[in-house]
Amino acid sequence: MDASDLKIFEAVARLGSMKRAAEELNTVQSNVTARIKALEDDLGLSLFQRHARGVKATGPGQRMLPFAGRVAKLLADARAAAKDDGMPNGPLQIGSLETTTALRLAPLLSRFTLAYPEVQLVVTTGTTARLVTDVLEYRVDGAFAVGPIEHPDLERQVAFTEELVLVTPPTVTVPQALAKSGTLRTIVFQYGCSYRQKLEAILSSMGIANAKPLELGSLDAMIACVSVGVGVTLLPRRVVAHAVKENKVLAHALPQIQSHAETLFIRRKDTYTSSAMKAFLKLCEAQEEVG
Amino acid sequence: MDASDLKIFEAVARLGSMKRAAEELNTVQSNVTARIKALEDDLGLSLFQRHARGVKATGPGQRMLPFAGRVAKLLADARAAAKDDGMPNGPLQIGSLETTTALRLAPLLSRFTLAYPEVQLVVTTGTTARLVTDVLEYRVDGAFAVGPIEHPDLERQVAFTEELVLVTPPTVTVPQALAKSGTLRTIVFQYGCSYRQKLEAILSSMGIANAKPLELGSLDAMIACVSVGVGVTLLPRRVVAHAVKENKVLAHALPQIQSHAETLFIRRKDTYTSSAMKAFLKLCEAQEEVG
DNA sequence: GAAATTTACGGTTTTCGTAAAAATC
DNA sequence: GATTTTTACGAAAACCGTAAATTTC
Repeated sequence: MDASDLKIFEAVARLGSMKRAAEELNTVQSNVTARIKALEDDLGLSLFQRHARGVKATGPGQRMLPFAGRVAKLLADARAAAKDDGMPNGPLQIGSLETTTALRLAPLLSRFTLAYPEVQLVVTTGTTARLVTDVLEYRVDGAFAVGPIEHPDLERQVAFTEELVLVTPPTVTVPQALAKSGTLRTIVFQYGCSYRQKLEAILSSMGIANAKPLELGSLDAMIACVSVGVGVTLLPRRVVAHAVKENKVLAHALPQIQSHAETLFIRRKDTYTSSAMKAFLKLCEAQEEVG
Repeated sequence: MDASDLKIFEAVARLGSMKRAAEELNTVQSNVTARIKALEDDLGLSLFQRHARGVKATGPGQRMLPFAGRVAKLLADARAAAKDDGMPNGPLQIGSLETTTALRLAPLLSRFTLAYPEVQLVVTTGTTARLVTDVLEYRVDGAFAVGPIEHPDLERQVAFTEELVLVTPPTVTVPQALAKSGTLRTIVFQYGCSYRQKLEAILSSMGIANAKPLELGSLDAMIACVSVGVGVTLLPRRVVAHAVKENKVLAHALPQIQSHAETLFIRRKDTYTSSAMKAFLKLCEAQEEVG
């Protein structure tokens, strides 16, 4: 059994199909079949149940699956450690929330890329739920997400603190007026977004429970929708500051307990901390003191 | 870079020689050279400095070395996890002290092997210092060793508690007489044995500091040497009980603080716990209550 | 010159990709 | 009959072992 075997195995298990795994791995299916078969022969047990629509991991396959990502990450870490002479360099994969990226990351990234040009920084965005699994399953080295996040394998540090405000159309001058509105919608990112749950809790505490969510994929679209009266949303004050100034929307302050949101930077505890990551963490700390 | 590359790399780094690594790996040196060279080309840096007497790991090589064992262990764990259906089976590597093996392990092992015939149990003996590194570097799944052992990566549990006694020739009826003896020797296992340090501390507290150590490799030899008057040693009471009964040696009780020794079972925190290991731990707990 | 590493090279094994066959719904 | 996996097979690449060359003390 080798690391490349596990890589193929992981793709097949994740995609549930040898054909699609072959596409993702840039090879042909006969190859995938052969490698899986060889792996099964080596282990002396079957890893997949074959049906007409694809394959499904058996018990042994499911038990082996968590190791695939770890082996791949460990090999990548070995390479990184060898190349890491103390000067930050090499790849660094960071995940972030859309709002955090828009609001806080730009100055951090510009300073980082300027200071450490040898680091190939890649930032991907997603919801908190998605980012947490990305970190846990070694797809990114670390991520910004909104707490509370509790997991025994994760290390947390507060990166930024935000004041969340209730964002309404300019016609809604007092938030209490929302209770009377007939067709109120909550405008949120897709499922897994942590602001969505907060917003629902806040509205519920205001006696509003009938709001239907509208899922949008970009901040600008969300603000635009609020502006024309489609519904309300919950966002950091600084994100909507510009739209408020132009009278497109209104921002309503919330009680401290509801408005306080901490953006955490999370990492797996058991991974190698490269010089690039160390430098990034240091810059984050400095940033927190400023912002 | 692949797991097999790291395996070869690890052997070369550890042995400091491609020739000897080739012997250990059951291959020829040209092969080792080629694989190392390919690995260096792949990484784009040199892993070894070549001299006439062998090779030495460069900075990058030293940084990569710790990953080699981890990758190998993780692959072995992946295989074990796949084969582990809840019934204990497969290989289980346990390290143990010579004294613990003689004194406590026999009943534990006989019960374990009887209950779980599918487990291929391998017990190796060594000093505490050696066993700790064996566990840390993934050469054994767990080990019995004498505390105190503090390490952030290790999980400890008390397996047995022993009463240590000062073992002297039958002619020495009171331990205080030792101080007058001219050529006293301490009879100990090789360097790294935890009893050795205890014995030196005890003698020192008795005002004896000039004792020279004699290193022996077996318990029987140690007891025989004490019996004929070569020196003194420190061992669990139960180990020497038989020799005491035959008047070959005398066992002198020590103050509780000096005599109390805990045998710990240590494991790495970050490793997969197989069903076989779970069963072994359970039996250890049961054993502790008995003994 | 002795001990070790490196290079050269033929044979073997493994892996890859095309193409055809078999299985399942 | 359409989708997916499996098998067959020739080409390419990687790997292994023998033997000779090179380096370094």
